[in-house]
Amino acid sequence: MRAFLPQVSGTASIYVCGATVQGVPHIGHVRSGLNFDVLRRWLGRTYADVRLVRNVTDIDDKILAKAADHGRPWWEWAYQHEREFEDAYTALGCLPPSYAPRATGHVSQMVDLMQRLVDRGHAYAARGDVYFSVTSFPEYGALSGQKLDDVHQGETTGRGKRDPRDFTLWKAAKPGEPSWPTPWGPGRPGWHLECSAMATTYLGGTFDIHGGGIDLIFPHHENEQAQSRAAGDGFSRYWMHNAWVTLSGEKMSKSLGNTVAIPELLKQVRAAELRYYLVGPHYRSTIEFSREALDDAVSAYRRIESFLRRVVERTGSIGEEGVLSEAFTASMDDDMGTPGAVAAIHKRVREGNTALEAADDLTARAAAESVRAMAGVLGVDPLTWTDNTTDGTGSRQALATLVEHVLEERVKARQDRDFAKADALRDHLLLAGIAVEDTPDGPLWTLKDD
RNA sequence: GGCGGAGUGGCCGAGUGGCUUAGGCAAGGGCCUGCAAAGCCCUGUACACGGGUUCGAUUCCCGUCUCCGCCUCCA
Repeated sequence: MRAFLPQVSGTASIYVCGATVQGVPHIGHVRSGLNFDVLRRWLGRTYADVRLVRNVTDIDDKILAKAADHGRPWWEWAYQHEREFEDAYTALGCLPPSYAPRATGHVSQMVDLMQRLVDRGHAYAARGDVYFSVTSFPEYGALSGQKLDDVHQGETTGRGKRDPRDFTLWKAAKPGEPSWPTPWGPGRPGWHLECSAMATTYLGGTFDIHGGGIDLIFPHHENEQAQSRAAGDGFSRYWMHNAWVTLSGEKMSKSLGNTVAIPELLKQVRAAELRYYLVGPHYRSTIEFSREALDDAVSAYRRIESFLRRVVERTGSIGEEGVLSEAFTASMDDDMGTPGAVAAIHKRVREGNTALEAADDLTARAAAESVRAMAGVLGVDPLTWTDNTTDGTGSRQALATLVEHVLEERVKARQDRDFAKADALRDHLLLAGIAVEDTPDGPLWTLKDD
């Protein structure tokens, strides 16, 4: 860990390994997207120009295999899942990346990169495949701490590999598979090559931060770095790797079949609540997914939400440009310490609630503005997410009219001290999933599960 | 075999050589409320185990145990 000093002052450039679009997005995928979305938001408060590139790997063995299994064209399969990933990221409040390049759109840049490597003696073609020669690059292994001699050698004996540890830049065309022409024959990109080509295309030969899941350190990131540096680029100056979401102690992954898909989960909790759950723990800590922990996060999020709603109800709408507390800033600047940042938000919530209790509206409003600003950095400002009571059109509006009518009746009943009737009305609303709270400023209602 | 991470109070989850046992959830007591909810105040139980360094260690060092990840596709 070391201080972040961007290459070009006032800017920050980030490349994140995105998804291989072969299936439905699960919590783990989305965690990575959220981590780097928070990073981008946070850096955006300091640097005027923050560029985030998150790629799409839209060609690989699994995509071809799965598409074939389903009798669908590979490009259609990839595109469908790309959309699903996009939808998941968007639903969870990820700002759109500056660029979301697809591997298949950058073959010419990959060919250029390979050509440079071949010219410099770091890569060679063999029967249509192109390999990177790891022994030609002394730095190889530096990023992951692997020693070349201790690395398990893959079973890919490689038809033309000079050294079994050499990795594939380009795969020769096989019958029935898509291919692109190159000076070494037709074929398709290897995984590592894509990322190097796309990162440097959009961010330049040297850029600031490269991110991805911790599993990518070796071999993926090691290989990316080796390719790019061997070709003469500076490549990434900092690396950030996020940890897992696990289920029953095991890494969540498609191959283990223990995934929790985002579309399913969003039927159970609101997107903002899921985001709060995933963004609260430190990005380098494993999250052991559990319903109980998620429910706790929902409660915690609602504490923030209800504070803000109370302030709005009492004093009118509040801005989102409040002051960030020192504790918040210090935590975020320390390796993106979101846990401390969340604690700082809750501290302000408590202060704000206390002020509200004392009818100190000015202090309460200032606290609320701070809370909005800080929560906004994490992308969990409840007031930027669709409000679940007041706004809306159509059925929502109709519901509001009905509920408010009942509440008026209940207010009358309470004034007449007819509490039996008042309670009956409240119970009736609760039955319909509408919770009512009495406050000094009148009743508030919420849809329990939205 | 090589590389890396983790074991904290009922639960989730931070962190630090002592002065602040983060924060949330849950529990108990109180205030408030017609009641409830929300909110506020107070309370308790921690740092896997065994050594060592130190005036003092949960935090540093050594060892042990357990769990997880990477080295093959993977966020």
